[in-house]
Amino acid sequence: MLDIKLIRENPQKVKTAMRNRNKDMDALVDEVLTIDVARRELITQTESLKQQQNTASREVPKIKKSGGDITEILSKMNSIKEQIKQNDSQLSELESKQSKIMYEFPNIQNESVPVGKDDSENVEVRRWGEQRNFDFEAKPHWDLGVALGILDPETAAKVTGARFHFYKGWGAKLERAIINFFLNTHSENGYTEIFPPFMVNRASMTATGQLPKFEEDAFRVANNDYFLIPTAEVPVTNMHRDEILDGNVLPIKYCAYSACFRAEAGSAGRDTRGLIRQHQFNKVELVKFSNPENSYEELENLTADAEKVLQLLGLPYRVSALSSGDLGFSSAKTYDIEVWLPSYGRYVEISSCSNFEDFQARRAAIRYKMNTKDKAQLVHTLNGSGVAIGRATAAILENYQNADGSITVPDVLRPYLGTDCIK
RNA sequence: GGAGAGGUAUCGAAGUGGUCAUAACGGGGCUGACUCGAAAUCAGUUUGGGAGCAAUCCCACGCGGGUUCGAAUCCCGCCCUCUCCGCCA
Repeated sequence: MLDIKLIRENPQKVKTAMRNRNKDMDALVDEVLTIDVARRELITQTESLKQQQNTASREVPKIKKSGGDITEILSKMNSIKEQIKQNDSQLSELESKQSKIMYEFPNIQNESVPVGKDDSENVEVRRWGEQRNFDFEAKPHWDLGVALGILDPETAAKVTGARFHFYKGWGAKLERAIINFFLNTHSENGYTEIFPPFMVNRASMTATGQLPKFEEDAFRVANNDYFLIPTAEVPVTNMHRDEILDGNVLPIKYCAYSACFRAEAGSAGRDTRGLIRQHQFNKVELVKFSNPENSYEELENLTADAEKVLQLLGLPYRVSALSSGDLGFSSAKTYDIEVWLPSYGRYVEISSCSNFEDFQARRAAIRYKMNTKDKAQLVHTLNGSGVAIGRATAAILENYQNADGSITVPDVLRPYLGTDCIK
Protein backbone atom coordinates (compact mmCIF):
# COMPACT_ATOMS: atom_id res chain seq x y z
CA MET A 1 0.00 0.00 0.00
CA LEU A 2 1.15 3.50 -0.77
CA ASP A 3 1.35 6.20 1.85
CA ILE A 4 -1.71 8.44 1.63
CA LYS A 5 0.56 11.30 2.69
CA LEU A 6 2.64 10.79 -0.44
CA ILE A 7 -0.48 10.97 -2.58
CA ARG A 8 -1.58 14.15 -0.81
CA GLU A 9 1.78 15.82 -1.11
CA ASN A 10 2.80 14.64 -4.55
CA PRO A 11 -0.09 13.30 -6.59
CA GLN A 12 1.79 13.94 -9.80
CA LYS A 13 4.60 11.63 -8.77
CA VAL A 14 2.10 8.87 -8.14
CA LYS A 15 0.33 9.46 -11.46
CA THR A 16 3.63 9.34 -13.34
CA ALA A 17 4.72 6.18 -11.58
CA MET A 18 1.44 4.51 -12.52
CA ARG A 19 1.83 5.60 -16.14
CA ASN A 20 5.30 4.07 -16.14
CA ARG A 21 3.53 0.81 -15.37
CA ASN A 22 1.20 1.41 -18.33
CA LYS A 23 -1.61 2.26 -15.96
CA ASP A 24 -3.53 5.49 -16.18
CA MET A 25 -4.71 5.88 -12.62
CA ASP A 26 -5.04 9.68 -12.65
CA ALA A 27 -8.76 9.52 -11.97
CA LEU A 28 -8.28 7.18 -9.02
CA VAL A 29 -5.60 9.42 -7.55
CA ASP A 30 -7.94 12.40 -7.78
CA GLU A 31 -10.82 10.42 -6.39
CA VAL A 32 -8.88 9.19 -3.39
CA LEU A 33 -7.78 12.75 -2.64
CA THR A 34 -11.38 13.97 -2.69
CA ILE A 35 -12.44 11.16 -0.39
CA ASP A 36 -9.49 11.85 1.87
CA VAL A 37 -10.46 15.50 2.35
CA ALA A 38 -14.06 14.61 3.13
CA ARG A 39 -12.92 11.86 5.45
CA ARG A 40 -10.65 14.07 7.47
CA GLU A 41 -13.26 16.78 7.75
CA LEU A 42 -15.71 14.25 9.07
CA ILE A 43 -13.16 12.94 11.57
CA THR A 44 -12.56 16.39 12.99
CA GLN A 45 -16.29 17.00 13.31
CA THR A 46 -17.03 13.62 14.84
CA GLU A 47 -14.20 13.83 17.31
CA SER A 48 -15.42 17.09 18.72
CA LEU A 49 -18.88 15.54 19.16
CA LYS A 50 -17.29 12.64 20.96
CA GLN A 51 -15.44 15.03 23.18
CA GLN A 52 -18.75 16.68 24.11
CA GLN A 53 -20.22 13.31 24.81
CA ASN A 54 -17.34 12.22 26.99
CA THR A 55 -17.41 15.44 28.97
CA ALA A 56 -21.15 15.25 29.50
CA SER A 57 -21.20 11.64 30.56
CA ARG A 58 -18.56 12.41 33.14
CA GLU A 59 -20.90 15.03 34.52
CA VAL A 60 -23.75 12.57 35.03
CA PRO A 61 -22.47 10.85 38.18
CA LYS A 62 -21.50 14.20 39.69
CA ILE A 63 -24.98 15.63 39.15
CA LYS A 64 -26.53 12.47 40.49
CA LYS A 65 -24.39 12.61 43.59
CA SER A 66 -25.37 16.18 44.34
CA GLY A 67 -29.01 15.23 43.85
CA GLY A 68 -29.45 17.25 40.64
CA ASP A 69 -31.68 16.53 37.68
CA ILE A 70 -30.13 14.68 34.77
CA THR A 71 -33.07 14.53 32.38
CA GLU A 72 -31.95 17.65 30.50
CA ILE A 73 -28.43 16.38 29.94
CA LEU A 74 -29.77 12.99 28.91
CA SER A 75 -32.01 14.38 26.21
CA LYS A 76 -29.20 16.57 24.92
CA MET A 77 -26.94 13.56 24.80
CA ASN A 78 -29.45 11.63 22.77
CA SER A 79 -29.19 13.98 19.84
CA ILE A 80 -25.39 14.05 19.98
CA LYS A 81 -25.38 10.31 20.17
CA GLU A 82 -27.56 10.10 17.10
CA GLN A 83 -25.29 12.48 15.22
CA ILE A 84 -22.19 10.49 16.18
CA LYS A 85 -23.81 7.31 15.00
CA GLN A 86 -24.61 8.86 11.64
CA ASN A 87 -21.13 10.31 11.29
CA ASP A 88 -19.49 7.04 12.21
CA SER A 89 -21.37 5.10 9.59
CA GLN A 90 -20.60 7.77 6.99
CA LEU A 91 -17.00 7.64 8.08
CA SER A 92 -16.65 3.89 7.79
CA GLU A 93 -18.20 4.14 4.34
CA LEU A 94 -15.59 6.72 3.30
CA GLU A 95 -12.83 4.65 4.88
CA SER A 96 -13.77 1.50 3.04
CA LYS A 97 -14.06 3.44 -0.23
CA GLN A 98 -10.65 4.93 0.36
CA SER A 99 -8.93 1.70 1.34
CA LYS A 100 -10.50 -0.08 -1.60
CA ILE A 101 -8.82 2.41 -3.90
CA MET A 102 -5.60 2.34 -1.91
CA TYR A 103 -5.41 -1.41 -2.44
CA GLU A 104 -5.60 -0.82 -6.19
CA PHE A 105 -2.37 1.14 -6.43
CA PRO A 106 0.74 -0.87 -7.20
CA ASN A 107 4.05 0.23 -5.72
CA ILE A 108 6.01 3.22 -6.98
CA GLN A 109 9.12 2.11 -8.82
CA ASN A 110 12.56 3.09 -7.59
CA GLU A 111 14.28 5.77 -9.67
CA SER A 112 16.88 3.27 -10.87
CA VAL A 113 14.21 1.17 -12.59
CA PRO A 114 14.33 1.47 -16.38
CA VAL A 115 11.11 2.96 -17.73
CA GLY A 116 9.65 0.65 -20.34
CA LYS A 117 6.37 -0.75 -21.58
CA ASP A 118 6.96 -4.48 -20.95
CA ASP A 119 9.55 -7.24 -20.65
CA SER A 120 11.04 -6.29 -24.02
CA GLU A 121 12.50 -3.24 -22.31
CA ASN A 122 14.07 -5.06 -19.39
CA VAL A 123 17.77 -4.33 -19.12
CA GLU A 124 20.26 -7.16 -18.95
CA VAL A 125 22.83 -6.36 -16.28
CA ARG A 126 25.08 -9.41 -16.42
CA ARG A 127 25.52 -12.91 -17.74
CA TRP A 128 27.26 -15.90 -16.22
CA GLY A 129 28.39 -19.20 -17.75
CA GLU A 130 28.64 -20.59 -21.24
CA GLN A 131 25.73 -21.96 -23.22
CA ARG A 132 26.65 -25.50 -24.08
CA ASN A 133 27.09 -26.60 -27.69
CA PHE A 134 25.62 -30.05 -28.10
CA ASP A 135 27.23 -32.39 -30.61
CA PHE A 136 24.00 -34.37 -30.69
CA GLU A 137 20.36 -33.39 -30.81
CA ALA A 138 19.53 -32.10 -27.37
CA LYS A 139 16.16 -33.09 -25.95
CA PRO A 140 13.74 -31.10 -23.84
CA HIS A 141 13.54 -32.10 -20.17
CA TRP A 142 10.01 -33.49 -20.55
CA ASP A 143 11.20 -36.03 -23.09
CA LEU A 144 14.33 -36.83 -21.08
CA GLY A 145 12.36 -37.17 -17.86
CA VAL A 146 9.70 -39.45 -19.29
CA ALA A 147 12.28 -41.61 -21.10
CA LEU A 148 14.27 -42.01 -17.88
CA GLY A 149 11.09 -42.85 -15.98
CA ILE A 150 11.72 -40.05 -13.50
CA LEU A 151 8.93 -37.62 -14.53
CA ASP A 152 5.34 -38.68 -15.02
CA PRO A 153 2.81 -36.01 -15.97
CA GLU A 154 0.26 -38.49 -17.34
CA THR A 155 -0.31 -40.29 -14.07
CA ALA A 156 -0.55 -36.89 -12.36
CA ALA A 157 -3.22 -35.87 -14.87
CA LYS A 158 -5.22 -38.94 -13.89
CA VAL A 159 -4.71 -38.56 -10.19
CA THR A 160 -5.11 -34.81 -10.04
CA GLY A 161 -5.27 -32.90 -13.31
CA ALA A 162 -3.27 -30.85 -15.76
CA ARG A 163 -0.15 -29.01 -14.62
CA PHE A 164 0.88 -31.53 -12.00
CA HIS A 165 3.73 -34.01 -11.99
CA PHE A 166 4.78 -37.18 -10.32
CA TYR A 167 8.52 -37.36 -9.80
CA LYS A 168 9.73 -40.92 -9.49
CA GLY A 169 12.92 -42.65 -8.42
CA TRP A 170 15.97 -40.56 -9.25
CA GLY A 171 13.67 -37.72 -10.26
CA ALA A 172 12.20 -37.50 -6.79
CA LYS A 173 15.67 -37.85 -5.27
CA LEU A 174 17.07 -35.15 -7.54
CA GLU A 175 14.32 -32.70 -6.55
CA ARG A 176 14.97 -33.43 -2.87
CA ALA A 177 18.73 -33.14 -3.32
CA ILE A 178 18.35 -29.70 -4.88
CA ILE A 179 16.11 -28.52 -2.04
CA ASN A 180 18.65 -29.65 0.53
CA PHE A 181 21.57 -28.19 -1.37
CA PHE A 182 19.88 -24.80 -1.64
CA LEU A 183 18.79 -24.69 1.99
CA ASN A 184 22.23 -25.72 3.22
CA THR A 185 23.98 -23.17 1.04
CA HIS A 186 21.76 -20.31 2.19
CA SER A 187 21.90 -21.36 5.84
CA GLU A 188 25.68 -21.30 5.69
CA ASN A 189 25.33 -17.84 4.24
CA GLY A 190 23.50 -16.46 7.27
CA TYR A 191 19.87 -17.14 6.43
CA THR A 192 17.80 -18.74 9.18
CA GLU A 193 15.97 -21.75 7.84
CA ILE A 194 12.19 -21.71 8.11
CA PHE A 195 9.66 -24.39 7.31
CA PRO A 196 6.38 -22.49 7.02
CA PRO A 197 2.71 -23.45 6.85
CA PHE A 198 1.58 -24.00 3.27
CA MET A 199 -1.78 -22.37 3.92
CA VAL A 200 -2.32 -18.86 5.19
CA ASN A 201 -5.30 -16.73 6.11
CA ARG A 202 -6.75 -13.81 4.21
CA ALA A 203 -4.98 -11.19 6.31
CA SER A 204 -1.61 -12.64 5.36
CA MET A 205 -2.42 -12.79 1.66
CA THR A 206 -3.55 -9.18 1.84
CA ALA A 207 -0.47 -8.00 3.69
CA THR A 208 1.97 -9.23 1.06
CA GLY A 209 -0.19 -7.98 -1.82
CA GLN A 210 -1.73 -11.14 -3.34
CA LEU A 211 -5.17 -9.98 -2.21
CA PRO A 212 -7.54 -8.35 -2.81
CA LYS A 213 -6.54 -7.81 -6.43
CA PHE A 214 -5.34 -11.24 -7.46
CA GLU A 215 -7.68 -13.66 -5.75
CA GLU A 216 -8.25 -15.60 -8.99
CA ASP A 217 -4.55 -16.52 -9.08
CA ALA A 218 -4.72 -18.31 -5.74
CA PHE A 219 -6.19 -21.61 -4.61
CA ARG A 220 -8.63 -21.13 -1.78
CA VAL A 221 -9.42 -23.91 0.65
CA ALA A 222 -13.15 -24.53 0.41
CA ASN A 223 -14.09 -25.15 4.04
CA ASN A 224 -11.92 -22.41 5.48
CA ASP A 225 -10.96 -18.95 4.43
CA TYR A 226 -7.41 -20.19 3.92
CA PHE A 227 -5.30 -19.99 0.80
CA LEU A 228 -2.62 -22.32 -0.50
CA ILE A 229 0.54 -20.23 -0.54
CA PRO A 230 1.76 -19.10 -3.98
CA THR A 231 5.24 -18.66 -2.47
CA ALA A 232 6.89 -18.97 0.95
CA GLU A 233 7.22 -15.19 0.82
CA VAL A 234 3.67 -14.99 2.16
CA PRO A 235 3.97 -16.97 5.41
CA VAL A 236 7.55 -15.89 6.05
CA THR A 237 6.97 -12.17 5.55
CA ASN A 238 3.84 -12.41 7.68
CA MET A 239 5.77 -13.93 10.57
CA HIS A 240 6.46 -10.36 11.65
CA ARG A 241 3.10 -8.87 10.74
CA ASP A 242 1.89 -6.39 13.38
CA GLU A 243 5.24 -6.42 15.11
CA ILE A 244 7.72 -3.78 16.08
CA LEU A 245 11.18 -5.23 15.59
CA ASP A 246 14.33 -4.26 17.39
CA GLY A 247 16.22 -2.27 14.76
CA ASN A 248 19.50 -3.64 16.03
CA VAL A 249 18.72 -7.13 14.78
CA LEU A 250 18.14 -5.96 11.18
CA PRO A 251 18.61 -7.23 8.59
CA ILE A 252 16.67 -10.39 9.42
CA LYS A 253 17.38 -13.05 6.80
CA TYR A 254 15.26 -16.16 6.29
CA CYS A 255 15.38 -18.97 3.78
CA ALA A 256 12.39 -21.25 3.42
CA TYR A 257 11.49 -24.27 1.39
CA SER A 258 7.85 -24.66 0.45
CA ALA A 259 5.62 -26.12 -2.15
CA CYS A 260 3.98 -23.27 -4.05
CA PHE A 261 0.48 -23.31 -5.52
CA ARG A 262 -0.67 -21.14 -8.37
CA ALA A 263 -3.90 -21.24 -10.30
CA GLU A 264 -2.09 -19.93 -13.40
CA ALA A 265 -5.28 -18.21 -14.44
CA GLY A 266 -4.82 -16.69 -17.86
CA SER A 267 -1.87 -18.79 -18.92
CA ALA A 268 -3.81 -21.54 -20.68
CA GLY A 269 -1.78 -22.89 -23.57
CA ARG A 270 1.51 -21.48 -22.30
CA ASP A 271 4.33 -23.81 -21.25
CA THR A 272 2.03 -26.78 -21.30
CA ARG A 273 4.80 -29.37 -21.35
CA GLY A 274 7.33 -30.11 -18.68
CA LEU A 275 8.05 -28.57 -15.32
CA ILE A 276 8.12 -24.91 -16.24
CA ARG A 277 4.57 -23.92 -15.33
CA GLN A 278 2.83 -26.10 -12.77
CA HIS A 279 -0.03 -25.61 -10.33
CA GLN A 280 2.25 -27.00 -7.63
CA PHE A 281 6.00 -26.53 -7.60
CA ASN A 282 8.81 -26.43 -5.09
CA LYS A 283 10.80 -23.36 -4.26
CA VAL A 284 13.38 -22.16 -1.79
CA GLU A 285 12.68 -18.54 -1.00
CA LEU A 286 14.90 -15.87 0.53
CA VAL A 287 13.22 -13.18 2.63
CA LYS A 288 14.79 -10.13 4.25
CA PHE A 289 13.63 -7.43 6.60
CA SER A 290 15.90 -4.41 6.30
CA ASN A 291 16.47 -0.84 7.40
CA PRO A 292 15.25 1.54 4.71
CA GLU A 293 18.78 2.95 4.38
CA ASN A 294 20.31 -0.39 3.45
CA SER A 295 17.57 -2.04 1.48
CA TYR A 296 19.06 -1.53 -1.98
CA GLU A 297 22.40 -2.87 -0.87
CA GLU A 298 20.49 -5.82 0.59
CA LEU A 299 18.76 -6.34 -2.75
CA GLU A 300 22.12 -6.62 -4.49
CA ASN A 301 23.30 -9.13 -1.88
CA LEU A 302 20.12 -11.13 -2.07
CA THR A 303 20.38 -11.38 -5.84
CA ALA A 304 24.01 -12.45 -5.54
CA ASP A 305 23.01 -15.10 -2.98
CA ALA A 306 20.44 -16.50 -5.40
CA GLU A 307 22.96 -16.42 -8.28
CA LYS A 308 25.46 -18.31 -6.18
CA VAL A 309 23.49 -21.54 -6.20
CA LEU A 310 23.24 -21.43 -10.00
CA GLN A 311 26.98 -20.84 -10.22
CA LEU A 312 27.62 -23.81 -7.95
CA LEU A 313 25.36 -25.91 -10.15
CA GLY A 314 27.19 -24.63 -13.22
CA LEU A 315 24.00 -23.45 -14.90
CA PRO A 316 24.36 -20.51 -17.30
CA TYR A 317 22.12 -17.56 -16.47
CA ARG A 318 21.60 -13.88 -16.97
CA VAL A 319 20.31 -11.15 -14.67
CA SER A 320 17.94 -8.45 -15.87
CA ALA A 321 16.54 -5.35 -14.23
CA LEU A 322 12.83 -5.36 -14.90
CA SER A 323 11.46 -2.32 -16.65
CA SER A 324 8.66 -0.36 -15.02
CA GLY A 325 6.07 -2.02 -17.26
CA ASP A 326 7.09 -5.54 -16.24
CA LEU A 327 7.38 -4.92 -12.52
CA GLY A 328 5.25 -6.96 -10.12
CA PHE A 329 2.43 -5.26 -8.26
CA SER A 330 4.18 -4.84 -4.89
CA SER A 331 7.72 -4.35 -6.09
CA ALA A 332 9.75 -1.15 -6.25
CA LYS A 333 12.61 -2.83 -8.06
CA THR A 334 13.15 -6.36 -9.34
CA TYR A 335 16.00 -8.35 -10.80
CA ASP A 336 15.00 -11.47 -12.68
CA ILE A 337 17.51 -14.29 -12.86
CA GLU A 338 16.95 -16.39 -15.95
CA VAL A 339 18.55 -19.77 -16.51
CA TRP A 340 19.54 -21.05 -19.93
CA LEU A 341 17.07 -23.66 -21.15
CA PRO A 342 18.20 -25.37 -24.37
CA SER A 343 14.68 -26.61 -25.24
CA TYR A 344 13.32 -23.07 -25.18
CA GLY A 345 16.45 -21.72 -26.85
CA ARG A 346 16.38 -18.83 -24.42
CA TYR A 347 16.82 -17.78 -20.85
CA VAL A 348 13.84 -18.63 -18.61
CA GLU A 349 13.02 -17.00 -15.29
CA ILE A 350 14.17 -19.03 -12.32
CA SER A 351 14.26 -16.32 -9.68
CA SER A 352 12.80 -12.91 -9.12
CA CYS A 353 14.50 -10.73 -6.52
CA SER A 354 12.60 -7.69 -5.33
CA ASN A 355 12.74 -4.80 -2.95
CA PHE A 356 9.22 -3.92 -1.86
CA GLU A 357 10.48 -0.99 0.18
CA ASP A 358 7.72 -0.18 2.68
CA PHE A 359 4.81 -1.27 0.47
CA GLN A 360 4.26 -4.62 2.16
CA ALA A 361 5.43 -3.34 5.53
CA ARG A 362 2.71 -0.68 5.51
CA ARG A 363 0.00 -3.22 4.73
CA ALA A 364 1.43 -5.67 7.22
CA ALA A 365 2.40 -3.12 9.90
CA ILE A 366 5.96 -4.39 10.19
CA ARG A 367 7.98 -1.72 11.93
CA TYR A 368 11.20 -1.28 13.84
CA LYS A 369 12.81 1.04 16.32
CA MET A 370 16.44 1.38 17.27
CA ASN A 371 15.65 2.55 20.82
CA THR A 372 12.58 2.14 22.99
CA LYS A 373 11.98 5.90 22.86
CA ASP A 374 12.08 6.17 19.06
CA LYS A 375 8.99 6.31 16.97
CA ALA A 376 8.38 3.04 15.15
CA GLN A 377 9.24 3.17 11.44
CA LEU A 378 8.30 0.84 8.63
CA VAL A 379 10.91 -1.72 7.62
CA HIS A 380 11.72 -2.56 4.03
CA THR A 381 10.89 -6.10 2.94
CA LEU A 382 12.74 -7.99 0.22
CA ASN A 383 12.57 -11.42 -1.21
CA GLY A 384 13.75 -13.56 -4.05
CA SER A 385 13.64 -17.16 -5.11
CA GLY A 386 16.82 -18.91 -4.17
CA VAL A 387 15.79 -20.53 -6.53
CA ALA A 388 12.77 -22.33 -8.06
CA ILE A 389 13.35 -26.08 -7.68
CA GLY A 390 11.26 -27.46 -10.55
CA ARG A 391 12.84 -25.13 -13.06
CA ALA A 392 16.28 -25.94 -11.65
CA THR A 393 15.55 -29.62 -12.15
CA ALA A 394 14.48 -28.91 -15.73
CA ALA A 395 17.62 -26.87 -16.36
CA ILE A 396 19.87 -29.58 -14.94
CA LEU A 397 18.23 -32.30 -17.03
CA GLU A 398 18.61 -30.26 -20.19
CA ASN A 399 22.04 -28.74 -19.62
CA TYR A 400 23.63 -31.92 -18.26
CA GLN A 401 22.12 -34.40 -20.71
CA ASN A 402 24.27 -36.86 -22.61
CA ALA A 403 23.83 -38.31 -26.10
CA ASP A 404 22.40 -41.54 -24.65
CA GLY A 405 19.73 -39.69 -22.72
CA SER A 406 21.45 -40.04 -19.36
CA ILE A 407 22.08 -37.08 -17.09
CA THR A 408 25.43 -36.22 -15.56
CA VAL A 409 24.87 -35.09 -11.97
CA PRO A 410 26.47 -31.69 -11.17
CA ASP A 411 29.40 -32.09 -8.76
CA VAL A 412 27.80 -30.24 -5.87
CA LEU A 413 24.76 -32.52 -5.91
CA ARG A 414 26.65 -35.82 -5.91
CA PRO A 415 27.03 -36.01 -2.13
CA TYR A 416 23.28 -35.39 -1.80
CA LEU A 417 22.25 -37.81 -4.50
CA GLY A 418 24.81 -40.58 -4.10
CA THR A 419 25.35 -41.00 -7.81
CA ASP A 420 27.18 -39.16 -10.58
CA CYS A 421 24.84 -40.14 -13.40
CA ILE A 422 21.11 -40.71 -13.81
CA LYS A 423 20.35 -43.29 -16.44
C1' G B 1 -16.01 -32.44 17.04
C1' G B 2 -17.95 -32.18 22.65
C1' A B 3 -17.32 -29.94 27.77
C1' G B 4 -14.88 -26.35 30.76
C1' A B 5 -11.42 -22.13 31.59
C1' G B 6 -9.22 -17.98 29.53
C1' G B 7 -7.44 -13.64 25.94
C1' U B 8 -5.90 -6.49 29.62
C1' A B 9 0.85 -2.77 28.01
C1' U B 10 7.44 -5.63 27.24
C1' C B 11 6.09 -10.10 30.72
C1' G B 12 3.02 -11.89 35.00
C1' A B 13 -1.42 -10.03 36.78
C1' A B 14 -5.69 -6.87 39.23
C1' G B 15 -9.96 -4.63 37.65
C1' U B 16 -17.31 -7.34 36.73
C1' G B 17 -21.20 -0.22 34.53
C1' G B 18 -18.76 6.08 36.02
C1' U B 19 -11.67 10.27 35.18
C1' C B 20 -8.82 2.55 34.80
C1' A B 21 -5.74 3.53 28.52
C1' U B 22 -0.13 4.50 30.80
C1' A B 23 -4.62 1.20 33.25
C1' A B 24 -3.45 -1.07 40.65
C1' C B 25 0.48 -4.55 42.16
C1' G B 26 4.95 -7.31 40.77
C1' G B 27 8.91 -8.39 37.14
C1' G B 28 11.78 -6.62 32.87
C1' G B 29 13.90 -2.43 29.94
C1' C B 30 15.82 2.58 29.91
C1' U B 31 17.67 7.21 32.64
C1' G B 32 19.70 9.17 37.07
C1' A B 33 21.68 8.80 42.30
C1' C B 34 24.94 5.79 45.38
C1' U B 35 29.77 2.84 43.79
C1' C B 36 36.60 2.49 41.53
C1' G B 37 33.09 -0.71 38.86
C1' A B 38 29.12 -4.08 39.52
C1' A B 39 25.26 -6.10 42.54
C1' A B 40 21.79 -4.50 45.98
C1' U B 41 19.05 -0.09 47.13
C1' C B 42 16.48 4.56 46.01
C1' A B 43 14.15 8.09 42.42
C1' G B 44 12.26 8.83 37.64
C1' U B 45 10.71 6.82 32.99
C1' U B 46 8.67 3.01 29.68
C1' U B 47 1.72 1.32 24.31
C1' G B 48 0.22 2.05 19.46
C1' G B 49 -2.82 4.57 15.76
C1' G B 50 -5.43 8.95 14.06
C1' A B 51 -7.26 14.46 13.46
C1' G B 52 -5.10 19.35 14.13
C1' C B 53 -0.42 24.91 12.46
C1' A B 54 -0.74 24.28 17.56
C1' A B 55 -2.91 23.95 22.33
C1' U B 56 -5.31 19.81 22.52
C1' C B 57 -8.53 16.06 21.33
C1' C B 58 -10.27 11.16 19.48
C1' C B 59 -9.69 5.74 19.07
C1' A B 60 -7.84 0.93 20.83
C1' C B 61 -8.46 -4.08 27.06
C1' G B 62 -8.49 -10.87 21.05
C1' C B 63 -11.83 -9.26 16.47
C1' G B 64 -16.76 -7.47 14.82
C1' G B 65 -21.60 -5.86 16.21
C1' G B 66 -25.34 -4.41 20.09
C1' U B 67 -27.43 -2.27 24.88
C1' U B 68 -26.34 2.42 27.80
C1' C B 69 -25.83 9.43 29.04
C1' G B 70 -21.39 6.28 29.93
C1' A B 71 -18.63 -0.56 28.46
C1' A B 72 -12.33 -3.85 29.89
C1' U B 73 -16.92 -4.79 32.77
C1' C B 74 -23.68 -6.50 30.30
C1' C B 75 -25.67 -9.08 25.46
C1' C B 76 -24.81 -11.51 20.38
C1' G B 77 -21.43 -13.54 16.56
C1' C B 78 -16.45 -14.91 15.26
C1' C B 79 -11.08 -15.97 16.10
C1' C B 80 -7.21 -17.80 19.16
C1' U B 81 -4.91 -20.29 23.65
C1' C B 82 -5.09 -23.91 27.66
C1' U B 83 -7.31 -28.48 30.25
C1' C B 84 -10.27 -32.93 29.79
C1' C B 85 -12.93 -36.25 26.34
C1' G B 86 -13.40 -38.02 21.24
C1' C B 87 -10.69 -38.62 16.60
C1' C B 88 -5.91 -38.93 14.45
C1' A B 89 -0.20 -38.85 11.35
